[in-house]
Amino acid sequence: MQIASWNVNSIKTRRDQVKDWLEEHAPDVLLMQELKGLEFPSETFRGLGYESIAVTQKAYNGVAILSRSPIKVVSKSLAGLEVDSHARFLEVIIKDVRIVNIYLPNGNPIGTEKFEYKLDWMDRLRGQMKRWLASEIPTIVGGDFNVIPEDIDCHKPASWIKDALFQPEPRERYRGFLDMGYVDAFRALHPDEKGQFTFWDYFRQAFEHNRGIRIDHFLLSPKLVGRLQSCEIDKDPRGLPKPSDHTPIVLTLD
DNA sequence: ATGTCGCCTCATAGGCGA
Repeated sequence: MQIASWNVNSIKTRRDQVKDWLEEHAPDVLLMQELKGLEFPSETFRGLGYESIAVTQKAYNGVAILSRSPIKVVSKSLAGLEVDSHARFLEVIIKDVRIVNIYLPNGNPIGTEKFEYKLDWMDRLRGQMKRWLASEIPTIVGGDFNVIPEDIDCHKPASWIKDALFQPEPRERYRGFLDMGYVDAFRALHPDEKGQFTFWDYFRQAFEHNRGIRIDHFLLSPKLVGRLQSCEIDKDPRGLPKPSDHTPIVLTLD
């Protein structure tokens, strides 16, 4: 079973790139983030053999899951808030695996309510992750975490020191997920590899110089770790004309 | 501070979010 995740930074703008990528790689499941609009081209993906579920809002955020196998929707919002107006969460079950697609808040700039919202969102996610561990169903939490877990996950720590993605509080919370028993699939298989990133800024030719960060992740519940075969970053789409600022990460399970 | 995208609107320029 192959599951990919890609922050597409507008599905309207990136639709053809996603279509081309699906035709070339044919994953069983694709998680997408930052759809950035109400419209979702489900017919395009149906034509490629994928059914889809999208959680959208105007202009911002938005997540979707494509799958070749039937999708059972469990929840379209993260528990813990009466009204969470952000489209950032989608929990489904596909082939007896719980698959959770997240677009975790960016949190910039630090010292604002946006940063507090990010920390609160992570605390709410932690609560859900704890509950999922107690269930029979194995769980994958994937997507854009907007967290640089360790120094090795960025080109130069000094240039991220004031960024919300690199602050101690979100990083501690991310480590908390691992302490709970979840496994960072990419890092588990590539423990010491430097320069492995999933995002590069549009400006200053960051991609050309490989000045990036690793913020798109797959976390596996303990039940799934034995099935982990590979987890790779596909840099190619980031090199295309008019790319997303993120590139896909691809997980393969037995 | 800046760079560059993509969205939106009291819209063809500027603000917001990333």
